[in-house]
Amino acid sequence: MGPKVKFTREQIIDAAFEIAQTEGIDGITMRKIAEKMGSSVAPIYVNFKSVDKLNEALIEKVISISRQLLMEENTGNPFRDIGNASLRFAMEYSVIFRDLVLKSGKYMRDYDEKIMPALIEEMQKDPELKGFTVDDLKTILLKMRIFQLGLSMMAANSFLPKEYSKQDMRDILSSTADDVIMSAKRKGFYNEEKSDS
Amino acid sequence: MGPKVKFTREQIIDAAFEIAQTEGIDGITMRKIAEKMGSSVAPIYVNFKSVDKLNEALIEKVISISRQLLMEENTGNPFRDIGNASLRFAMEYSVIFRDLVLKSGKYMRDYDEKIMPALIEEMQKDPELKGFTVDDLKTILLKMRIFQLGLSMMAANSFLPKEYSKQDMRDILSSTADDVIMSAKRKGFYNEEKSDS
DNA sequence: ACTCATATATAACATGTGTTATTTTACATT
DNA sequence: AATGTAAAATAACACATGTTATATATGAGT
Repeated sequence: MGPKVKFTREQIIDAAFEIAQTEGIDGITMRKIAEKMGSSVAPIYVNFKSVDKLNEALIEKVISISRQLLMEENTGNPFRDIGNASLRFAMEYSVIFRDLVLKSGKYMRDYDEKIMPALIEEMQKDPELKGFTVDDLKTILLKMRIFQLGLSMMAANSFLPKEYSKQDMRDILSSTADDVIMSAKRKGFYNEEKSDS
Repeated sequence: MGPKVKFTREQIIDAAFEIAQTEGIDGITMRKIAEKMGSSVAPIYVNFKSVDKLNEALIEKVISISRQLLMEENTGNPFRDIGNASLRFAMEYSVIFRDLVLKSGKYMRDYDEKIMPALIEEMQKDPELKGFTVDDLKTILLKMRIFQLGLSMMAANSFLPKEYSKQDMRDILSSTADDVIMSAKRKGFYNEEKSDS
């Protein structure tokens, strides 16, 4: 064998992640990664065939972080947890979040489509959402995913009012969830009344 | 004087706009613009001191287009019109919209802060929004701006369900506006009842 | 101690970019 | 028609980047 490995695949991804966090995904270059590690570019090319492959690996890491945040957010109310976890991710890794929405659109789309059915199932177990049809739940979920993305983008781009705190964001997310669910319930009640008469 | 001007400032901006529409704002280069016009880079530097100045001019054009779309959307309900105009812009110029939200965050922030008071004033005239306090209106407007941004980002990145049409987008925007306003009214009524008792 | 596989370093190449210096061209003024 | 001004073309420079070819260093197995 040869000499000891001084720069592992993980270290490289971590260095790339740090750069992406401050300068955006486009800010990543082979030389910057090398500089951050105190190496040359050679170890990077041993671990990754090209900068594109490296970016793929980076996105996998980001996805895994977001999944971990979701695990940590378990308050017993799965529907709300997803929104809060996504929001937390957007706030803590704002630069990467922005780029992720843009660059890896295809990846996120697939990811979304995969977890949608599981989400609907979780929602069906939720006492707060008792009595809704699956179509109702789909509409509610879509509305909340839209709102959550908008809120995250605003947070990531500092579009929100200056004095807006993290708690304010959680509050407005929760409040809008209330609005959507409450309105859906009222519409449901109206429909029941109509079908009863 | 010298020879006739063959490439005007406007033509340059238009060429840059076309490139931005297909390749994003980062896809703009001096040479690409020149190629698209069938010229060299020289005329560009006559009109713009640097690529940054050119980008500023491009953003001005984008803003003016978005303003024009807002003019066209006049249905007599100003609160709804803004959302629909923004949505239409996001759909028709999706690539540029995405980049605009990211790149010119500061510009948009200023723009937003400028029109906010005018928007609140318009909302106060809206019969649908009778009886709300200014704080209520601010919350409603913020919620709708968040939802509108989320919906626009989803549209621009094709995150929405495949079969989703433009009309579906307008509908869900309108429906969520209903939700938010209806909930705010109910909260208001509860408060009035409480203060009456 | 020697050898050799291999991790790392160094340096170069190719390409794309903004920018500028220089040259060429067109046309209004004289 | 001659001339000078300004527009446009050309070409070069400086720099950053991905990638690769070559050189060096290190440590395990003999």
